[in-house]
Amino acid sequence: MAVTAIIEDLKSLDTSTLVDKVESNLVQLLMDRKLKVGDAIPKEVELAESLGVSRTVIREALLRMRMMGLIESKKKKGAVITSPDLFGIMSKSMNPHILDQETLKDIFELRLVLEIGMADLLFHRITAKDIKELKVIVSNEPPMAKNYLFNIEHEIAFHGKLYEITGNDALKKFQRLLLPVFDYVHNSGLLKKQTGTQTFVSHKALVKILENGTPDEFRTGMRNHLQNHFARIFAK
Amino acid sequence: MAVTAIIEDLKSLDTSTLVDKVESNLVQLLMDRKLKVGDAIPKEVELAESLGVSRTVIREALLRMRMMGLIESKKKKGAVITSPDLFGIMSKSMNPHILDQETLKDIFELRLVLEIGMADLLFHRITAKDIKELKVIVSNEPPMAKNYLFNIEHEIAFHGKLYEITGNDALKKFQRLLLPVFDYVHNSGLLKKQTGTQTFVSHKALVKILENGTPDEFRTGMRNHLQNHFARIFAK
DNA sequence: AATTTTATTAAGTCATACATAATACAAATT
DNA sequence: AATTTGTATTATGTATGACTTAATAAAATT
Repeated sequence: MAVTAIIEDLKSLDTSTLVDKVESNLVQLLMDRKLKVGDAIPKEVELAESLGVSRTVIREALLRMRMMGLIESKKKKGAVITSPDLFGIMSKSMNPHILDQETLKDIFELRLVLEIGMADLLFHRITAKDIKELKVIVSNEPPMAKNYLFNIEHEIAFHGKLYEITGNDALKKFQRLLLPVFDYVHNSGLLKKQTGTQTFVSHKALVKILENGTPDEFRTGMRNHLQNHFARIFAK
Repeated sequence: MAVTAIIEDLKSLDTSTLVDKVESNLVQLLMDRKLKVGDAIPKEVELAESLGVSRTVIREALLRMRMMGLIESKKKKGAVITSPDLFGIMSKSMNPHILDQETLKDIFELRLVLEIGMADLLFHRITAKDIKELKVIVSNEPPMAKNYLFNIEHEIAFHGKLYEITGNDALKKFQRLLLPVFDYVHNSGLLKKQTGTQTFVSHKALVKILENGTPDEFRTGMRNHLQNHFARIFAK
């Protein structure tokens, strides 16, 4: 056996810490037992005994699971299974000041991708009431809304409403997460400054498409509406 | 003051635990000091002393930060700042067997949104080499690939390559996360069964669009390609 | 100079004790 | 009898000190 191979073997042996093992054991256990939301899990001391480790380790493993949203622990009551909130977890580290530039740019792009791609969901789920609300939103916008910076509130109101219409909760939460990062990137020096400030397809036009148009038209319209952002992304 | 108001006031007092405070203190500290990736943070005992809490609390706070990907701790060296991997965190709880049905469906939809919305990124970043690779991938596909189930590998190869072409790392990671869930939902009873198995726009056609077409054409094509999935979503 | 051994350091693990908060149940008040 | 109040219990939260382990640095050996 070659030396490198031996080294590889050793490396793959077990680099994981005790807590790692306990954690995956516990997760596995919950899944095996098909525990449902609300079900209680054994107490810390019981787990410590049955797994033969200290309560410290158990607590650390449980803490991780708590962070992942798998469990929720209350004094006296112990811990109960919960349904993890995927994006709630993410929100903890979704901090523009902490993320690196590449990720920040990626997230900027991600928003554009989502808003163009959500067309079909919008058309399938939009109601007359939604359209009415959208019209109210755009009617409150100042005319000639050329400068993004001065209209953040309107941007948020309009685009946020779109996410709401999709009826996709994960998407909504994702947006709320991405929003601050998007704004941060927009206002930071990470992207080239906008050259022109022409407006393209307006919010009003998008509403019109939603009312009378097709998903394809909406995608094209939204792509156009976001042109300034795309220009900044693709500027070299 | 009404009784209910008093109660509300009391509730908002401070339900956060000691670890919560220490955690936010630490995160704030890192941001204030503008620490960069690779910089070391004080040792556990030092932190415990300077904040006037036990090492237990410090460890728990640090553990959380480690889970969020903010720091990485090594024996002897202490902990160093790292750039958080947004989706790495999520992956822990991205388990189809644990997530609730609504979230699962939402994620199913999310994939469709992404793949339609990513058109512009694709067109801007695709290279001749990429197109060549895509052609290889589709040439390996069996003709008349009508049944999704028998062609998962090809689906993954093709669509995975698309994500790669976007050059958006966050998007790529997100996809890798969503993929198992998507498959799970597809094969589960969560959605109505497909009625027809007609194929619409094929992989081959999509490649052609990527080579000679426009983003708009690609979006329309991809929407059509995913028609079977959409049909299942919208089936009542 | 290069390698091996040793010492040191900081995180990982353990055990124990006490604090705190939520619950259940008994007791007291009306 | 019904509701409130007090009390005991219980499980998590916090604190402390000791020990283990692994990575690094320093010293010793070749």
